[in-house]
Amino acid sequence: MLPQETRELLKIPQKLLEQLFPSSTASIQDLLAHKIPYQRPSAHQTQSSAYLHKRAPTRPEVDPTGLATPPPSVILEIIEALQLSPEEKYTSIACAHIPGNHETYPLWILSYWAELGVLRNARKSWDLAIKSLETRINRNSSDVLAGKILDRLLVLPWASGLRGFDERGVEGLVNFCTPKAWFHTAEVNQMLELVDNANLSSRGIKVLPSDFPRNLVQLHRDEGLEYITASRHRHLRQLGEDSVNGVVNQIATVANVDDDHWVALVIDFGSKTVHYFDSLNNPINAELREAFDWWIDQHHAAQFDWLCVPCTQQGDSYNCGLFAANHIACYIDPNQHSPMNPQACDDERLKMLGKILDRHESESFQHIAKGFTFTFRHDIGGSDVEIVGDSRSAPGNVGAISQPHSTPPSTPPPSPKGTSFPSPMKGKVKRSLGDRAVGSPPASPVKKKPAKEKVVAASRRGLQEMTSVPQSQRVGLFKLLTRETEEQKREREVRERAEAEDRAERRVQEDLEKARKKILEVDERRDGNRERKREERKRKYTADVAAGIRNDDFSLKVKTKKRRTVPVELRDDSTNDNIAELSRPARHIETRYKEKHRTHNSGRKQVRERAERVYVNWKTPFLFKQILIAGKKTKDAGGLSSTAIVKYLQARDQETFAKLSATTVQSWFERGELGVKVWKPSVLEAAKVNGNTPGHNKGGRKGALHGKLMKVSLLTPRSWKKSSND
DNA sequence: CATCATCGGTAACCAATTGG
DNA sequence: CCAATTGGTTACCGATGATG
Repeated sequence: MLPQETRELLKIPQKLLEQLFPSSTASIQDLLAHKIPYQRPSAHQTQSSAYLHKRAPTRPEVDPTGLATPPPSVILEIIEALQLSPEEKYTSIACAHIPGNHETYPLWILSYWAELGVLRNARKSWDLAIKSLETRINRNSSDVLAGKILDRLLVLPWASGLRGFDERGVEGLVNFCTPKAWFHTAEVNQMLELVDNANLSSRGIKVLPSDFPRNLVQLHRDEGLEYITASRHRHLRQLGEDSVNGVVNQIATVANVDDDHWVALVIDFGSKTVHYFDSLNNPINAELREAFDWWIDQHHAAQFDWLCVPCTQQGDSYNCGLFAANHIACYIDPNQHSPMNPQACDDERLKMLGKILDRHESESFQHIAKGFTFTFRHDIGGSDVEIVGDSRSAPGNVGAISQPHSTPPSTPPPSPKGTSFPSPMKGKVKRSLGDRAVGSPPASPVKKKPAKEKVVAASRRGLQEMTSVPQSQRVGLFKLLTRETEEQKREREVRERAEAEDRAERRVQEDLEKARKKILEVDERRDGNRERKREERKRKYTADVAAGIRNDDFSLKVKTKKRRTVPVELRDDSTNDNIAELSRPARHIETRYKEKHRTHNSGRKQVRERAERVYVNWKTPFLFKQILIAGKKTKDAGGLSSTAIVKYLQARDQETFAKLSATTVQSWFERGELGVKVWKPSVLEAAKVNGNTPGHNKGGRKGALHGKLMKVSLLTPRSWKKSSND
């Protein structure tokens, strides 16, 4: 932590703030016109010691916009040096990057330089975008499309959120008007949001952001072990169940392949097909296919077919995101959308941008991108990172570099906010000095919350983006991070491989030893338990004989009349959390099918409601997968254990597995090699083939009382039988 | 682990309903 | 009355779960 006086010195004077930084309500045109200092590509002196001084500044009054800045890497280095030695009490800064400049300046110049990273990036990317539009117009003065877009863009506030989109700021529009810019996650999701509308959800179509396939691939890489238990996958599990129950018929999404290509996918649950659209016509990506098949397999018994759909092909290497979004749009809403013209991609990008602006300007969208927070607050004096705004989302990322979002699919829409978006800059300027300038941020409830995701402050991010240069081009301390020679590398690899083999060998031996021990231990325990139980039983029976419950040969005396009464139970049908009912979707599916294909309005009228099921169909894929995993997690030297499986499952999900009995699980086992208990192949087969539609062609419920809403069970069957024998 | 009672899905048949 | 359609009931036997 820097001493208080140094932090005071790092604060940019209040009166200069408004002059040095554009207001966030300033238009993009104003941003481009805003004066910022020249940045020297290299520095005369790169050691931080040449910059930091302990004497008073020789030029306390200075206009920093006229003073060239050092390269970002040098700025970062100075900041680090300052933070590493707080006891030094530096008071001024020199411009050692400018040859012949021997003046020293106030320390706050460093803060200003740090902030400039963000501003420079924003200006650079907008400058490119606007210039390319102007070039189009200059080349063809009748280019109405580009002209209109340019007019609309220039007046937009440069640092505000977009209405009608989640987590997007105006800066995200840059890529649409910069030809040849590759579309990132955020832009692709934004295009998908444009396609989505209320009409689609009523047709059972879900348009999901690219996070959906990304999550699936990640989950599949992790072997899906956490899928059924972790609450963070709740949405995904619900989606899977919805697809089984017919609430969701189609899922459309766009997936990233190999980090450099976008493809579109539509899962059609009706025809059990996955439609795959690739604008480069590559074969279906194997990892993506495995991940999707895996997820579908979690919920559906049948295997889905994959179909490469012939679609418009791109003639370039950077428009795949645009094509993928267009394929989705044309597939699910062909009346609203038409295929793109691959010969006029630049126009198509602008048209897309126009649609986004339409939505932003439309009255019907009230809320502003929720995660959008823009701040200039830097972090030289305080901690390394700070949390900005909503801890769940990253702040707006100025410039052409965007980070992937991590919104879970089917997140509920953000609550509407007022249309007046507070200017972050204005807010900063108006608030107290301590808030604005260097030093630890003021105590706020936001800071105290445990942050899921920490976000590097804007200034540092801006600098880091610019310092990600190849090693050969690095300057200053970065040069010291030299690479090992080829020879050293080979030696290291040989050494590491030998060590790894050693470790593997040792591990195999240890595992074997452990397994032997475990078997002995289990055997011993089992024998002990058996003996203990026998003695316990003997004690109990002896006591029973003394109490007159048993005969001398330990056999049970005939029980006196002992009726157990069970209260009459009225079934409450208002909620549908009956796991037994949920585990048998076949009836639901049949009803929906009949509703859809009804040709006559005839037939016997239904008089009573169908009774809800009582027994759970454990072989429905969703439940049976969990049981299999529980088996994997709990098995020991003796193989599977029914009680351990039930305990494991109930500990994790009491509600769902409350009715699972160890006896039932037991009946799914058979003795394999060496008497180890394993799953019966027939059970695995049945779960796989008939998971959602169990049954056989031989049965039916009996009895006139069956299905009555009021369940009458005053006596247990056994006690009834006994009492009737008496 | 064995036993027992009860539930569940479909075929097959009958009943009920509508429309021609 | 017939055709088309759908609900209701029961046989059959495997699945489920309680009990001892």
